[in-house]
Order: sequence, then structure tokens, then C-alpha cells
Amino acid sequence: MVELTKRDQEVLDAVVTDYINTGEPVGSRTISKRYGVKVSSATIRNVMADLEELGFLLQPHTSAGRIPTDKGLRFYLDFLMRYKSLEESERTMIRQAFQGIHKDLRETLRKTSRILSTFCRQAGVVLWPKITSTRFRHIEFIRLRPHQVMVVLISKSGLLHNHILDLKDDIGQDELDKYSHYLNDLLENVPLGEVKRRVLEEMKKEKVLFDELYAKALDMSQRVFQENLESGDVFIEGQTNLLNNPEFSDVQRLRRILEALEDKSRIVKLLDMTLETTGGVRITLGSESELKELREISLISSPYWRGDTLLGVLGVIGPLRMDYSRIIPVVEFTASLLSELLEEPEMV
Amino acid sequence: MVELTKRDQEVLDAVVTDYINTGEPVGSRTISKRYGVKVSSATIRNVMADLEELGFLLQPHTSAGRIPTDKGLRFYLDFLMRYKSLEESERTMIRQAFQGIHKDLRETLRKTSRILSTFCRQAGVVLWPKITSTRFRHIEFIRLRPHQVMVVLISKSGLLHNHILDLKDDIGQDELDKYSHYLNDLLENVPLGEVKRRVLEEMKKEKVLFDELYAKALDMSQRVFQENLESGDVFIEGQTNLLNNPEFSDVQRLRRILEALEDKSRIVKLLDMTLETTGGVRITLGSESELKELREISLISSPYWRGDTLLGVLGVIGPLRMDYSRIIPVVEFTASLLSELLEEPEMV
DNA sequence: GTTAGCACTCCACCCTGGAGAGTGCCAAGC
DNA sequence: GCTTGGCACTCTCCAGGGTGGAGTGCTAAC
Repeated sequence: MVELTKRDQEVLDAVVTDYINTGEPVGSRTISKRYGVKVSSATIRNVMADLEELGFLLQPHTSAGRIPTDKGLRFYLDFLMRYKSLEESERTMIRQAFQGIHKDLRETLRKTSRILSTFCRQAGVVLWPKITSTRFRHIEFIRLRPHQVMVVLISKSGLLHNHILDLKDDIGQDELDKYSHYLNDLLENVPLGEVKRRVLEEMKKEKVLFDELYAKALDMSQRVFQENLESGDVFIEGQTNLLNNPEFSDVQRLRRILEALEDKSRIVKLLDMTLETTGGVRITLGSESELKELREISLISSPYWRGDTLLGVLGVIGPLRMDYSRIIPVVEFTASLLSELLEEPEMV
Repeated sequence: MVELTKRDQEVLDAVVTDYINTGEPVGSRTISKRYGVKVSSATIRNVMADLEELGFLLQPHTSAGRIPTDKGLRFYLDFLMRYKSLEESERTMIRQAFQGIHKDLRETLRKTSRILSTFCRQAGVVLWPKITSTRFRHIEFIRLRPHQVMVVLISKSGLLHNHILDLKDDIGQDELDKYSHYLNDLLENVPLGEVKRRVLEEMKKEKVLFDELYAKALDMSQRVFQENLESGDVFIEGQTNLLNNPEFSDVQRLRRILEALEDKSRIVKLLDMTLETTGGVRITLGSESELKELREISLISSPYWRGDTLLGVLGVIGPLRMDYSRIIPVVEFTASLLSELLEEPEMV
């Protein structure tokens, strides 16, 4: 890593700040006049030339000002940015937006992503909790027709997962009810991530080996849990906010972005990447994500929790040029509010 | 209604056809040369002036050609358009796109809307079946915590509706199971639209009046069914296709459209309007819908069925200028394919 | 009623020149 | 040796003007 002098950093800071505010390339004179840099524009020109050589800035064309590269932006985000703390009035507004939320988890999450989008004027995203991150509450088998059964799985957090199984044998509803009953007793409160193991353990027990009903029930539950319960879902709201950004007024570019957002699996992937960390707010520039369709966008994300269980990620998607210093606190605050809300006992 | 002469109609037909193909205002010379109208351009100019006076055409500016007004377009759609029947190769392609569809109704509908969007290169929409249009299959009460119960309602078509109830009394899971059992017996196969009435009837019966369990169960089911089960949901896929239309290259206009589509309740309303009719494909111009945000778009829709039960509507949303003669057959064919598919027994 | 001809209108496009912003480099100053 | 003022240069943006093309409305002749 190349060392940047104090002054280099000041200039980089000023360029990024000004660029984020105006969206225009920044000239040397602007910096020496408007930001507290105590040298002349000529000196700044020299510094900027250095920064360009180091890959932090670039010139759209000769005789234009400089704009930050991804590398420059990343340096700014990591080392230079000072973010304002959220004003009390804004906190109150966000808190109010969460008022009157119902007990329905789904609606809560959708509303959260709407709140993010309106307060940040960009697209808001919320990654669903993975059903495996919570505990078993209830399983139910419903016979739809001969050889076909619908399985409804409910997690402690009130998440619902349903699924259709084809069976070799035809099993009556009464017997299915017995299965449900047995499994509900067996698996009560078991973390869904551990159910598989628990079922295997149980299968080895003597009472199961000699009881066809138990064996069948476990066999069926196995089929359910080997399904991919992981595949997350995501809410994206306020995509139209993206149209406000002048960088997306080019229809071709906008098209690329919206197409990328339409394929939710890609967004899930992106959000999943940021899920691994334990930290707070994290910023991912599209170019760092290996998904080249997302090159022109940036994600500000934060995990949300219930107690100390990591449930999912929420965040804001927008252009690389965003008002990070404002959006970061909003994302942070929203994540903490949501986590708080999810901890309340009457919240499923 | 003003009578249009044969020649008036020919000219109107030609103007609309040409405008749909090119998107440009159509001049008198184009018509006399390219379409089989056997009079000179001067005559056509006179006809066009008449049509303008009658409100069928308009001129974007003096010395430009004419484009059809909504009224002109409507006349064309109602009386003039001849639509090509779908080529066998296209039918096959659409049929193939439906292959490999799973048993999951939700996925089937999503895929249908994706098919519509790709084959028509516009946005595809599918309105969910209303849960009330099918029959009762199963109800289940799950105690989440003291005084709170999750209700899972499953329709014969495999639609799932879940909902959380707050209770004055705290009821144990065992008792809740008895409720489910009783209601599942009572309501088996009853059309969901009639459940309310059926429950009321049952409440008057003697055995119920003197049995607390029955009474409580019915009471609870009443609370579930008085909820709004009607509120339809809708899949909209391929919105980015709209960006291809040159009429939406203006970002302001595009923004209005996308914003309108983002508020799904509005689209549901629009689709609901077209649900009333029993006919086949129907075209709704935005200006006819009383939703002024949708003024600039057009909906080509068709109902879909299972047997002779009307389930929902599917269709294509695009600009007023669309290749109706192609899209109409596609929508029609897709609706019939979906209806067929839903009738197969292994399709839930 | 239909047509050819003509004058007219408006738009889209291109070219041009000037203003403005900003740079790089040089030579002088501290 | 870093900093600075000055200057020539570059590039974009925009307004103004000119041109060609498309299309119209009107009129007079058929």
C-alpha cells in the first residue's frame, strides 16, 4: 500500500466530497477555494496529478476536473469519511415509520425496505432471515391427493415454508397427523440447522428401528429437510428512486442496472456475501463483488439480529456516488430498530 | 357515434398500422404509396383533416404527419385490426417454455408472467387466483405463544394463506388441534366463498350450542374468514422490457410508469376491472381506466380458468403503441395453455 | 369529388464560434 | 526544494444560423 501524505489525503477527501455533492468533475480551484486546503490551486494540480498516477483519481477528458476511481472511493470510505450522526428529528421520523407495524414478519420486512428506500432516496433491500437461522416450531403434513402431500414448516420466528412431496405409498391423513404429532414433539425448539443431525440420531434409536410409523415419519422429515431451505428471498423496494440519480439518466445504463436488480438471485448472492461478517455497516462497491452487471452500483448494508442470532441483512442500493455520510447512519439505525422490534415478545 | 366511410376507415387503419410499426407520425404520401389506398396524397390529406376534426387523429405539430389519438386507437382495435394467428413454431416455443414447470402454483404463475414478458417483449402480469375462488382443504391452528395463534389456511388449489390471531383466552395446542380437526371435517370441500355462511349455519345447530369446544372453534374460524382474503396479489415480470420502447426513453415519463407499476395495488385494481367480463382477450387503454398514472400504458389481458371456474387474469402491459396483432394471439394462447395446465390432476 | 402544384411551416441536423472551466508546464519566489 | 502566479492550450457546452426534408393546407384545374 502506497503511503499518502496528509495533504494527499486532504485533497482526495475534498475531491470525493465535492464529487458526491455535485456529481461533476472537481477542479483544482474549487478545492483550494472551498475546502480548507491552505495551498494554491497550482499545488493542488500537482497533488491531483500524483493521485491520478496512483489510481485514486481519473480525468473524464483532458481539461476536465477529476473524479474518484473505485480505488479512490474505497480509500475515502475506509479512512477519510466522517459521518454525521443522525439528527434526533430523523431518528424520530424513522421510529414513527415503524409504528403501526403488524405482527406479520413478512410485512415488517417489506416495510423496512420501504423505509430504507424513502429515507435514503435509493432502492432499499432486506434479505429474509434464513429459515435455518431460527428454531423449529411446527410441521404439518396435508394430503392433497393420492401420493401427494403438502408439507408446511413453521419456524419459531413465524416463517413459513411450504413444499410438495410425491410419495411412493399413499398415506392417509390420519396417519400423516400422527407423523406430525411425533415430529412436533421430537423437534420442538431444535435449531433448524440441526434438525438433520437430530433426525439421523433418532433413526438409530431402538424404538424407531422397530416401529414403522416412527421410521416413516423420520424418513419423510428427512426428505423435507434435505430440500434447500437456505435459498434466501429478498425485498427490493423503491427501485424507481434510482431514476433520480443523474448518473442513471442514460437509458442504456439504467437498463443494465434494473435488469440486474430484477434477477433477485444475484442480489441475494451479493447480500449473502456481506452476511459473513460480524461487523456493523459495510459498504460493497459493485466492482468488488465479481458480479460485473453490478459494477456501477454500491451497496450499504448492515446485518440485523434477534438477540444474538444473526437473521439477515438489510441495506440500500444506489449509484457509486451516494451521500454515504448520511445513508450509513440511516442504515445503521434502521438495522438496530428492526433488531429491537424483532426482539419484542409479541413480534413473531 | 359518427359514421366513418369505408375510405375513412382505410386511412385510419393505415395510419395506425404504420404508426405502430414505426412510432413516427404518418404522412399522407406514405399512405397513398405504401398501403393499398387508390387515391392521391392530396385526397388523403383531406380525409386526414376530417379524421382529425373527429378526434381520431392528431398532429404533434403543424407540418408533421398524424398519429392516432386514444379514440382512434380504440376504433382501430374494435373494428379494423386483423390479427395474425400464431405460427405453429411460436406455439411450440411457448409450449416448451411451459415444460418442466413444477407442481408449485406460485412458481407456475411467476413463470407464466415471465413467458408473457419474453414473448411479447413487454412487461408480463399474472393476477393470482383469489383464494375464495377455490375450495377449502385444510385449516391449522398453531400456538405461537400465550394468547397468540398462527392460522394456516390451505385451499384445494394449494394456495396458502397465513395469519396471526390474538386471543383473549390462552388456548393450548392440544385444544387447538381439536379445533382444526373439527373444522377440517366440517368444511371439507366447501367453496371458500361460502365458508362464512356455512359457519353461521353450523353455529345455530344444537350440538354446537351446548358444546364449548365447537363454539370456540367456530368462533375462531369466523375471525379468520372475516379477514380480507380477497386482496389479490400479482406477478409483474420483465419491467425492464419497457425500457426498449422508444416512447419511454424520456426518463420522466418512464419514471411515472415504473412508479405506477411499483404500486401493485393499482395494477391489481386494473386487472380486477378486466376480471368481470367473461370474454376472452380484452384491451384496456390506460386512459380508460380512471387511473391517471396509467394513462400512457395499455393492457392486453385474458382470464384464465380451471375447468369452468374463473381463477384470475393474465396479460401484457406496454405502451399504447404495441404490436397488438401479435401480442393478442400470444396472450390468448398463453391463457389457454395455463388453463389447460391447471386442469391436470397432478397440478395443484 | 379528385388531383397536381405550390407556398409555407416546422423540425432535425450540422456547422461554427465563443465562453468557460480546467489543465500542464514554466519560471520566479521564499 | 517546495510553492506559486502566469500563460498557453485543450476540451466541452451552448447558442445561433443555415439547410434540407417532410409534410401540410390551399387553390385552381380536371
